[in-house]
Amino acid sequence: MTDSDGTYNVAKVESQMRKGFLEFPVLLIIGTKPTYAPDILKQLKQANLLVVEGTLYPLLSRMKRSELVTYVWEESKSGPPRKIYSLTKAGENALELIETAWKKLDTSVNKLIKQYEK
Amino acid sequence: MTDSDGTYNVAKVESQMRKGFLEFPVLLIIGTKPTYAPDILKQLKQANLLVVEGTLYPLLSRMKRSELVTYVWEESKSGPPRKIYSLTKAGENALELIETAWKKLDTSVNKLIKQYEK
DNA sequence: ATCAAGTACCTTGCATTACATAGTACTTAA
DNA sequence: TTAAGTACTATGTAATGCAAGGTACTTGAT
Repeated sequence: MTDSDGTYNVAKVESQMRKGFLEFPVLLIIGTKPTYAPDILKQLKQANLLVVEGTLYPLLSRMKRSELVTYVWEESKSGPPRKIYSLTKAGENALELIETAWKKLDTSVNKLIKQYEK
Repeated sequence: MTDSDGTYNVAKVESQMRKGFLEFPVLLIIGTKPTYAPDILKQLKQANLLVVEGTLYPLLSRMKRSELVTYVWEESKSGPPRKIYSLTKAGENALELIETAWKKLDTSVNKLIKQYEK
């Protein structure tokens, strides 16, 4: 969702909204409370968004690379250390934009549904 | 959204919902009233879903191939003939499934948004 | 000590999708 | 007959979701 220079491209947000949509709920989850991959998977599952490791880890890497999120290592008592992800300032801004795009999309689609049901 | 044998794969619906999302509004538009590509583009634009020819035509071809839609040729008074698309029975069934998946997704995402905003 | 099981993170290759771009073909009007 | 408008099609690229397989750390049972 970012250009090669790292800037956030607003025009791409709506395009992506119709394609890779997953970034949005992941940003929401991380934004609500910093956490690590397996917990994000759990929360997505609770939200009926079934995602697998092979999808989430590359997504987190991409978001780290484009500086929407960052992480700190945290020791665990039941296994290897964890990467605790949190939103950057840029991530918060991006989330605002995506949320706006989502609401617009939501309204538009629900309008089309009503038309269809008539 | 269909398997190689042409059957509709329910499991894939939710996956696609997070990826190629566009099929849904296009099915809604065609389902509301049979029409042709340039008009579909107009309706999508009115619904704030900016799509270009290069996206829509291949999508229509895919949906024709998987028998969600069909078309009849219709003469035009202002140019070449038009392919008027309409839903098949399978298309109507698929649309029901997709609509259900959409409503579920809609609810889930809006719940995540509320969590984030707290 | 050693080994199995659980946990956490990462990588590769594939199918699918959206898009930009360019092209073909029909119709009408200058 | 030529140009402009309309409608449909084809090709190549980047991005995404996913299956599958792999590495590495920790704990607990043998």
